[in-house]
Amino acid sequence: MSDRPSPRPSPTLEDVARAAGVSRATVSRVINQIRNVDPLIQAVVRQAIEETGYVPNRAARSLVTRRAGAVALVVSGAGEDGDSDEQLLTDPFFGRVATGVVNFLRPLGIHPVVMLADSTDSRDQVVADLRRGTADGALLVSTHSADTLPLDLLEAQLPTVVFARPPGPQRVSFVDLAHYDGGRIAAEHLVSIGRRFLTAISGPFDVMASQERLAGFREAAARHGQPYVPVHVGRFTQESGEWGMKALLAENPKLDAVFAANDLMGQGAVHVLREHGKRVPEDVAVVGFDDSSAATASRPALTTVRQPVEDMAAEMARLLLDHLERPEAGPSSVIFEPTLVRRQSA
Amino acid sequence: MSDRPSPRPSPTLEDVARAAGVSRATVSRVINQIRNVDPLIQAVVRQAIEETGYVPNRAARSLVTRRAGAVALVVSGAGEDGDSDEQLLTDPFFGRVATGVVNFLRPLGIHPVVMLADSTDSRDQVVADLRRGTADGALLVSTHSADTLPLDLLEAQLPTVVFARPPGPQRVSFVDLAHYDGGRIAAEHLVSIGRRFLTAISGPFDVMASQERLAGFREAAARHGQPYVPVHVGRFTQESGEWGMKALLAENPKLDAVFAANDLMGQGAVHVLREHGKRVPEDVAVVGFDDSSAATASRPALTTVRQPVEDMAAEMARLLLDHLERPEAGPSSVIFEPTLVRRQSA
DNA sequence: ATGAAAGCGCTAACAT
DNA sequence: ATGTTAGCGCTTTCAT
Repeated sequence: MSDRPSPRPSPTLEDVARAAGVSRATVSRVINQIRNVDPLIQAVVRQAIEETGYVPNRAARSLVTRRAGAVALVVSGAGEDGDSDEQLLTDPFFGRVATGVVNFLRPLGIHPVVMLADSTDSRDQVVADLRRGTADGALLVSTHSADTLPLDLLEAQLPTVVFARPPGPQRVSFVDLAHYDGGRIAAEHLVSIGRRFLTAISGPFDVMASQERLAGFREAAARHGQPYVPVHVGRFTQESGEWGMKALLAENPKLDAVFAANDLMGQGAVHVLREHGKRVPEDVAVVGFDDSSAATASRPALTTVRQPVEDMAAEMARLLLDHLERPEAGPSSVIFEPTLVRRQSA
Repeated sequence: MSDRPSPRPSPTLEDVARAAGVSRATVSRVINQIRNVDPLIQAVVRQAIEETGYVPNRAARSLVTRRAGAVALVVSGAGEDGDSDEQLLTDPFFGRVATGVVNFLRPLGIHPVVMLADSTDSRDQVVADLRRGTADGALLVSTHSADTLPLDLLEAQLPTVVFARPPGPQRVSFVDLAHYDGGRIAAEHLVSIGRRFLTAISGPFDVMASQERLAGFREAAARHGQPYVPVHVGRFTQESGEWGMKALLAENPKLDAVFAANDLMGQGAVHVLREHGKRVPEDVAVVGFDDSSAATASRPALTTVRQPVEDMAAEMARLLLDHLERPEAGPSSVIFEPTLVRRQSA
């Protein structure tokens, strides 16, 4: 007897067509901005859309266009060992990537679907999900060089752009930073402010970026008269930065400069230096890497090698969209240049 | 003459059915685990699925089931003023929410679609997107009390669960923290370690949580003999924490304790205190809020009121899924209790 | 327990 | 420039 409050079915193209006195096809045309639409009829149709409160049904459209109109943002963790990956999404790095991706994609009306791929299972899961049309392509954040996901996606014929150059000669699009240059810049800056005993806290060696940053740093140090650079390897965490700094200090009491392969470790290094009564930057200069929030949060604020992560992420999205439009085009890549951001620590 | 390398169409139910010698309906049944399936036929079908490499088409399924099989994770920013919201996704808070949501949803095979809603436009955009079936419901992170999105989604009949209690008497599901208790706990701890001159750096008052944390803090302070608590209002940033601390120090040189409404501001406060030659915690004890990465990154590490964000986020997802299964059930809510995490700063 | 068949709402030929 | 129509791949009555 009463109106049922149950969610009434939302209007379809058919409803709009009827209201406007035209055919479904015409309505579809005005919605999809296709040529050959009489301005008058167009107005009528828009009016009808307004009145009926019509919204296109995404599934129906996807079914026929074979496009999801979505992209996946896949964060790939180290992998096999049952690490709970609580860290991945909390890393300020991910936040910056997400920011860059979202800001680029939003004006286009497409949102990223976030997927985590840490274990073998979840990797398969991700591939299967993409194959069923959850997204048209993947933005893959994968730094670990042993990661098989880039290859998996390639095999599954899924358009993919990777953040960080994949190892090996894979035909995959990617964006990356000139890490080698970044290391060089850090060393040159330290030398330029008069430092003579350079040391470094590297990132793990299974991350290509770590190796390159260190290589660039060493090369520049050598060129400026310091052939041997004491190094400790950390794990990109603040705590490992502390360990590295302690070890470095114990073995090289006279060091006057340290290059940390990321800001988190740089922050840890600063803490240890201060605990040991060293003034930063007077006694020991510290240069970080990334220009993440950790750099400004630290006291003294970290001088660091900036990685334009947001821009890189946006470019990654752009490359993927390009690839979706012209699948025949081969993979492409863009390398960004790091810049030095001077603050207080060096 | 040669095989075309173009992406061959992926197999459909029809293909599997033919390979198995059964009807589409049967295949559909085994895939969807529906009763009445002869074990023998079941085996044959699974075999066929394996052989053909079949993966269900998500759009086709959604079209008929009227379910997207996805949920939106909507991050709502302050709003009108053209703030570029670079901050939202970079906030460690968002990372923790995402972690909680993703970890809960992943075993269920559903991924969150991330949407940013900062301006009026983007809010409408979000509502429109959800209406077209991009997601079945929304997990909304909205702390700003003037945010209209909770209401917008409610009006659009979209199942929603909000992180942080929405203002007013809205019939919306939500998860939240007992912020008042959190403030109380902070004050009681400071009193228990012998502090007599409590001060506070509050969060902005248009965030309900800020008001409650402060109210709880004040109430407990009053009960322990300190009826008046000097307060400065920050903006939840490290920098604003520094300003707040400077002001507090200038006006109350003898203060021996400060409660910061989040860890970022607490970290800023610590920096300022040390610059002013105050030892933390000996001269001034500092208690933060959240238990975010800022708390452990700070030196001394921050004693803080922990908010179990990951658990809260998971619960948010659970509530949403419940609601999707039983739409007739009314809104529900869960309030979490804060706990004190003792570190070095107090 | 299985099959046949009717759509879900939309786009894209093709026809006019 | 607009209308007609044939599906896209799947679930789901309804028969059997």
